[in-house]
Amino acid sequence: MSTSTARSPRWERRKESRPAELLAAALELFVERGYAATRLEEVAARAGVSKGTLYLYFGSKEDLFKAVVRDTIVPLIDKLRRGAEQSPLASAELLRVFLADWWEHFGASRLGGLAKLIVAEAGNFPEVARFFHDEVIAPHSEVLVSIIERGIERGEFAPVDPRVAAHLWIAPLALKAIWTHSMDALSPPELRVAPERLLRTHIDFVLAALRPDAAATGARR
Amino acid sequence: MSTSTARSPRWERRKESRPAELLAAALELFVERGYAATRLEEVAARAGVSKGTLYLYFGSKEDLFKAVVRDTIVPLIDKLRRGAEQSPLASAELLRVFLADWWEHFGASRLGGLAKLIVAEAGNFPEVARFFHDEVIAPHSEVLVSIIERGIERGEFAPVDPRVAAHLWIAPLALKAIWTHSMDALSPPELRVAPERLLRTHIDFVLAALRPDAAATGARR
Amino acid sequence: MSTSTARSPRWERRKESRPAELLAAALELFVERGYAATRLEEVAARAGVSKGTLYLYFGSKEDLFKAVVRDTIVPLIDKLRRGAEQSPLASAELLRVFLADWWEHFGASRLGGLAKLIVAEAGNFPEVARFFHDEVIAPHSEVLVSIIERGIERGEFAPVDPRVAAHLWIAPLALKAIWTHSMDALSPPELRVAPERLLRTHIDFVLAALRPDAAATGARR
Amino acid sequence: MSTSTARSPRWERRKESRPAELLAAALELFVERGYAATRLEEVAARAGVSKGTLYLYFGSKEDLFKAVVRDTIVPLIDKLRRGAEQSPLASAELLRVFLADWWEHFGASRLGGLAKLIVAEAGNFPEVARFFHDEVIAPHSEVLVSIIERGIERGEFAPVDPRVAAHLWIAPLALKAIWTHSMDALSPPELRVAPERLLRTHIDFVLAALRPDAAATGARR
DNA sequence: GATGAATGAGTCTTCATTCAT
DNA sequence: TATGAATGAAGACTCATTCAT
Repeated sequence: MSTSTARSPRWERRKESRPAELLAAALELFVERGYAATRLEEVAARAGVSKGTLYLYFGSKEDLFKAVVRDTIVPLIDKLRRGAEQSPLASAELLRVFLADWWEHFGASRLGGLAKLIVAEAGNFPEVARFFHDEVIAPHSEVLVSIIERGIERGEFAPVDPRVAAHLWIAPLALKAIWTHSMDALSPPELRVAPERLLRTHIDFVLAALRPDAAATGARR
Repeated sequence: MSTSTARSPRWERRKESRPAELLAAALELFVERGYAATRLEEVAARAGVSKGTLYLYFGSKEDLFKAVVRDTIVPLIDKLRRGAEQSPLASAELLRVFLADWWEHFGASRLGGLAKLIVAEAGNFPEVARFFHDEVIAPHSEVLVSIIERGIERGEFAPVDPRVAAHLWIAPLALKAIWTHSMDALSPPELRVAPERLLRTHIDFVLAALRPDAAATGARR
Repeated sequence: MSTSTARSPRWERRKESRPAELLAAALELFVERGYAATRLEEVAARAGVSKGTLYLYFGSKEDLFKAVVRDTIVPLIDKLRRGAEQSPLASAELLRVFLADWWEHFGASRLGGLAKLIVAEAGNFPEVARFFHDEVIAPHSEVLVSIIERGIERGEFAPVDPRVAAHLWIAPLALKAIWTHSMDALSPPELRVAPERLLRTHIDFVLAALRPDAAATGARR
Repeated sequence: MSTSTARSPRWERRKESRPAELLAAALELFVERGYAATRLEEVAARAGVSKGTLYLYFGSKEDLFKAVVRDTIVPLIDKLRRGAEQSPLASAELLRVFLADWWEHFGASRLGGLAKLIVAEAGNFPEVARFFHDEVIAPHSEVLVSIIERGIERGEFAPVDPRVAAHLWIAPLALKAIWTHSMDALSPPELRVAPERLLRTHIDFVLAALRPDAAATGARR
């Protein structure tokens, strides 16, 4: 009843961090359970607030979902833009760096979980899937394609179809990233292929396949 | 009292075909929307029956889901068992056939949709995911590993780590299969990489990477 | 396909007995589980026919319920009418016989279960309850009241209020009958009061209470 | 935009009183209609809340049912424990008080309805019936038996079988209590036996039957 | 007549969303 | 702002009833 100004703070957290905490909790749960099976009450609880508070920051479950996607993707887009543009490196080295970076920033990050989530919900949320496609997949693909094209133009790479090759080069990493958030939990850890090893071997194969003297004739355009 | 003696019957008795029709409808919807977002009434409607009829054949939504998984997987398992065992072919040819077969029977079939579904629901249905893992993924992986091992032993392939290579060789096809049932709907058809082309190029790369004289030194074991 | 007249009978039971078998099965289940919790499919199964057949004989679940009540009650009504009318016996003896008969024909029969059923469903089926009241309870009460009145008139019984006494004299037997079909299943048999003993003791008490010289002053009218 | 600033609130926050209101509504309806025929929406409506609110306080229909039973019984158990222990009264007086109290606190209270309900649902909810048996019936029976035993030991009562007598002494009141909640609604009020009169007469009869000089020889043990 | 496959109205239950406090 | 009690639309599931065979 006292209106004393010296009462101890009832809420510890700073309100500015609320949305971020909610988004983090929501990302975890959406990835773990899928969109429909995630209950907002649980998101709120994991973020340490009440159900009603969530609605102060996000208008609906769908809003929250989209915010999670945007929030997770956007910084990665920025990272992408800055990386690997005009580089003095040899194309082979550029490609090696691209794949290693991709794994570090995307595969090994929470983006793998997000990818699984979006793949699963693409039918129910086409706009979200399109956003992901336009903002993440397409730009990545373009960078990769342009590296391959540059290498071919300079005679550093064998003449392959860049778009096909781009899919082939990224697929093992992308699948591994998705897998980590679903099926991998079912294999005992000692049987799983270690990502670093997969990455290293994959890069070697890719560069071997692209060597200008490689005889992979069917891949020539 | 009757206004017509030739009215069409309100329904037909088709005990034999009902389960298959329901399973087909359910597979479509589960793949399209995911487990939670699929309404049983809609499954029934798509199969041309009423809600109650579905319950004559499947005890619950979860039962239906598991039946769909089992029903889709089992014939493929049989197909798998029969394929690619003791073959007189050269290992390179064997591998080429394996990948082409895999795409034909698995990637291009409804299994792609099922894989997406299971990847998405692994967290909610660990038993189903395990079933898929044990009955589909593991056997496939073993066959592929054994082909690679055979090739290495005979000196037909370069000495790579077979389990790592197996992941690398199957990933582009698996991801394409999953993709077909989610993100692909978002790209205009003319921009999508045609599966046949992807397959052909991929096989060429794989065989190039495995050539005993290939210089992919990092992949040696 | 052959229309031979010598084929073995597909249905063993005679159709005339079907309704009785259905009623018997229904009585058992209604008593055991109550009206709502009894499924018609189970009634049919217990009677050895299919669900559809039940509807050849009874138009609805409610119809079946009412038929069960009527069918169980009616023969007892007839028995009642014939019993204990003009008898040369002493009133005490008449009362003793009435109570013993009541227990034998009503309490110890399936009527106890029916009573429990009707008591339970009186709110949902007032017509059924009224039927039971008018055809069973009221006539019994009247007979009992008339015996008591006769005894009082002849100076064989102390002057009690016959309607109150009738309730008191029948209640222990009626409750025991109801109890047998519900709570009794929960006590170990050796702890239950044996009905015969209860009956004997009760009759003794009743007759003692009615002895003209009894000093139960409060019961005088 | 607002057409009025004084519209009444759509609902109130009454966390404290909700459960009790819901239990009261549920007791009424369960007694009136039985377990299965009671719809939760109607319980909620009678308590002045919506269907969903009920689930904030009770996890399921069965939970609600058990809570109703527990809630109705528990205070009566406490009342029972306090009553009729070591009393300086003569045994006849003790018994008179016990029966009068029983009627006042149990027969005339909502316990009559509960007893009907439990008798009806004993087959479907054996645990509930056992709870009722152990917590209500058995303790009452014991108190009554012990009063009768005390009376016999002191020579105040004729030597009867206490367990049989206990059933006989309580049955008319118990049946009247059950009846009040089912069949009684069918008799015109002027024909029903008034409970007070029944009680008074019954007590007189009981005490007469127990008088040491009573000649109810058959009841001797 | 007999069967049991098919139907769909009726209920329980969940959970996103609102709003009094 | 923050809370969490209250709401009610939506969906799984049951079972009395119908009707093609």
